Amino acid sequence: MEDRIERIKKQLHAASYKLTPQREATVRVLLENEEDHLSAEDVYLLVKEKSPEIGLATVYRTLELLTELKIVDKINFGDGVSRYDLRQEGATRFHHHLICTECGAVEEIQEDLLGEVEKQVEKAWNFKVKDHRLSFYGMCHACQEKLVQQET
Amino acid sequence: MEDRIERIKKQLHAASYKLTPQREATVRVLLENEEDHLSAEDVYLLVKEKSPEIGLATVYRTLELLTELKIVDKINFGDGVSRYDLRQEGATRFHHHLICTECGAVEEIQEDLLGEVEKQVEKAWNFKVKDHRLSFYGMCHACQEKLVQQET
DNA sequence: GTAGCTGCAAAAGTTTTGCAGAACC
DNA sequence: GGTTCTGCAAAACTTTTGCAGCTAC
Repeated sequence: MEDRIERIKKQLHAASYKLTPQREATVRVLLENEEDHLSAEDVYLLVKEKSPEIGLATVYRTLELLTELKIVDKINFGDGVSRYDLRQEGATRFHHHLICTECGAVEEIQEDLLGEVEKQVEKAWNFKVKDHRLSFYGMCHACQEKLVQQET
Repeated sequence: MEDRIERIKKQLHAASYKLTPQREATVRVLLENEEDHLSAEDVYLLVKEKSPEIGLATVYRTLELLTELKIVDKINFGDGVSRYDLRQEGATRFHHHLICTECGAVEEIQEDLLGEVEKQVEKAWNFKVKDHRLSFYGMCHACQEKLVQQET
């Protein structure tokens, strides 16, 4: 935890930004909720619990900054709000999501599934791939089970 | 063109909706601009050229309806607006995008690149895949060329 | 006549911006 | 002192909703 903060601090400094208390509080919330996909509002409310004086605009500005530095990824599940996700340490590629259209659960996949596909795209379309986003929509294991039970 | 309208009309009827003049005008704009990724506002302005009396809310309602019937896909490139894309005739899966981060160009890939990957996901995560979204970010051929020229 | 659809205007919700003041070298 | 950053409030945008009226069988 502390070492990850330290590393993020260095990344900010390298780009001539400071890790202010507000920014640190925001980053801590992201680290503590790494499993979730928080919206700006979510982050704001969580940061407020520990730093009640923070403003929503600051959270937005911080998240924008972190996105720019590729410390977080800004993602969109189509529900009208942007969500923010910490990148895995050292990850150069975006991770993937399994989104259950029944219950709304979102599972993350860190494995890189697209190595081969990327090569194919680079070759066939002459496109230099730098990043990718992949989401699968369907039914998670739990909802499949539920369905089977209903049918009996 | 006319036959595609006709088919969409049938799809609407099958779900007990009508192809009203406003809806038809909206669908025509989508067909005429199939290459682009129009936002609701874009569609509205284009529809207005031929049907000036149409309201923005109607366009939104029509696009929502078409999305629900899977005639169009609602997509998001992270620029704050939703965009709408006609599905290929008979396509059951979402197509893919190559997004150039230099010039903003968006190219479509209709090929299904993910057959194998999907099987892998279904097996390893016990997740029944129904649809997927894949976008690659990077540099298009034209921008790569431009870069090479600058360097010389 | 009733059910579905539309246009307008207002509302809702998210995100950005302007600005004066605070913090930090 | 100058630069960066913050909090507040207002503004800007996109999208949704309420409602009265229209359309089409």
